[in-house]
Amino acid sequence: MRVVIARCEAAYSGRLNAYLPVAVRTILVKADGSVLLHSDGGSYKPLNWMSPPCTLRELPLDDADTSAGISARWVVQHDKSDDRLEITLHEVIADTTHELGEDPGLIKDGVEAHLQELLAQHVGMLGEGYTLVRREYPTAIGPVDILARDAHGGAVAVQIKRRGEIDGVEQLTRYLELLNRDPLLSPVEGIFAAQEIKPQARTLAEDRGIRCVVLDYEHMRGADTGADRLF
Amino acid sequence: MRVVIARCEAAYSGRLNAYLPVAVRTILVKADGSVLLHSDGGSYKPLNWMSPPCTLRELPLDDADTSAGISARWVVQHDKSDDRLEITLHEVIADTTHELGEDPGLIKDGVEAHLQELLAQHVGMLGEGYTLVRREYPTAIGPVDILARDAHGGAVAVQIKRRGEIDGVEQLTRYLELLNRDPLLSPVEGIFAAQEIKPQARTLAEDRGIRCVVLDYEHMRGADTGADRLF
DNA sequence: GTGTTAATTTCGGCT
DNA sequence: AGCCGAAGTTAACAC
Repeated sequence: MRVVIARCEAAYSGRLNAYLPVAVRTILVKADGSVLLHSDGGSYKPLNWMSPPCTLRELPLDDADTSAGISARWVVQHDKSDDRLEITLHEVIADTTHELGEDPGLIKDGVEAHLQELLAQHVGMLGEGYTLVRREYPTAIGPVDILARDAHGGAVAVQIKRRGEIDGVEQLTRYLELLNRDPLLSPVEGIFAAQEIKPQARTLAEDRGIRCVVLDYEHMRGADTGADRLF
Repeated sequence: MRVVIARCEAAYSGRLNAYLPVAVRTILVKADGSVLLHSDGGSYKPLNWMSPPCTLRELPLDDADTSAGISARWVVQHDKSDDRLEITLHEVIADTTHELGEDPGLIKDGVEAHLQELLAQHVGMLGEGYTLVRREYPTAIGPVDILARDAHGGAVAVQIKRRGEIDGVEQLTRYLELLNRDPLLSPVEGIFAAQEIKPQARTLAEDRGIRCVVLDYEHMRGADTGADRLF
């Protein structure tokens, strides 16, 4: 990882055109050639960047450049597209390189996959006598998170979200439309289950006869066997 | 901006729990207190981070820490939630700080707003005799990108996307359903316009009687007056 | 490889 | 301040 602090400007062209006026910024050049330009604020997103696979090339400076006080010109070209990032370094304040090595990567707990796993284990939370048919039940347009049967044997399709928004309701609606064409399943009840359900999503769901269930992750986790916890 | 190269581990708890085993990483501490842990690969997204507003606190080390060779413990606590990032520094390889100052920020060109502006100017590209009613035509569930009239005075609702995918078709479908309830407008033709339309989106759109139009940004830009170019 | 969905999404615009 | 939609989204996973 090369870390450069420099007064610089940058121009990106590719999926759009974007320009970054002169200012002092932190530039990270990763081992894979990718480049990140960070300001001293904002969030984790860089002001501008080039994703791998890409190649950094340093351009030769002409007389006009040197008399303008430009210390370097970089062109970072994406290897598989026309995306290109041009960085003009006006003043290099620091320039250091360190060997970082491979990273073991992040271990996560509490994402949608876990919600699905836990709800599949405790499908009774959706209603008395509910039983699991299967997770990731396949349809022509993709898998439904959970297919279950209610106490009377009626089919139930469950869409799980961490945060329930309108597109999740649309997604479930498409699945229900398809599943209801299957005479072996129809009629299929729809359940929209999430840790948090936005009012607009709830309104749309209930308007379409879809039941909304708010999931309590900590409670569900407490109810499980504790055998398959990550850490 | 403080840049630390260190062998470290980290644990995040908040919207989920995540753990990062010991490795050498680049740590950026921004002026607003936010923290980014970057590995020497991947993309612009850090392995782990804390977004502003947040506060970095350095914990005192006990005897066990020092004998384990730990050189520092950081706790980055979000100011408005329970989100917390704990970083254990095992070995600090470099630690430098530079003043960056305010950043003028990025200037963009070629996003959806520009497509909408250009298409509104050249609504005839959609069909012979088409005229603009207005951009951002309001409905109960949000504004339609463009409302126009065809040569015979029939209403036309246009949804614009940079990349046309299935959710854009869903969005337009919702608008059409609403607009068609208005006797002054009904029947309303739907047009899905994008620089690129994914096959699945095209299939869904055409199945619903929505016409697909592929936009050529450079061509549209060439056809405009050239007066309102950004750079 | 293509397509679909999730994300500690972030970011901007508007109400 | 909250809600909604876009993003150079990126990343993981299934087919």
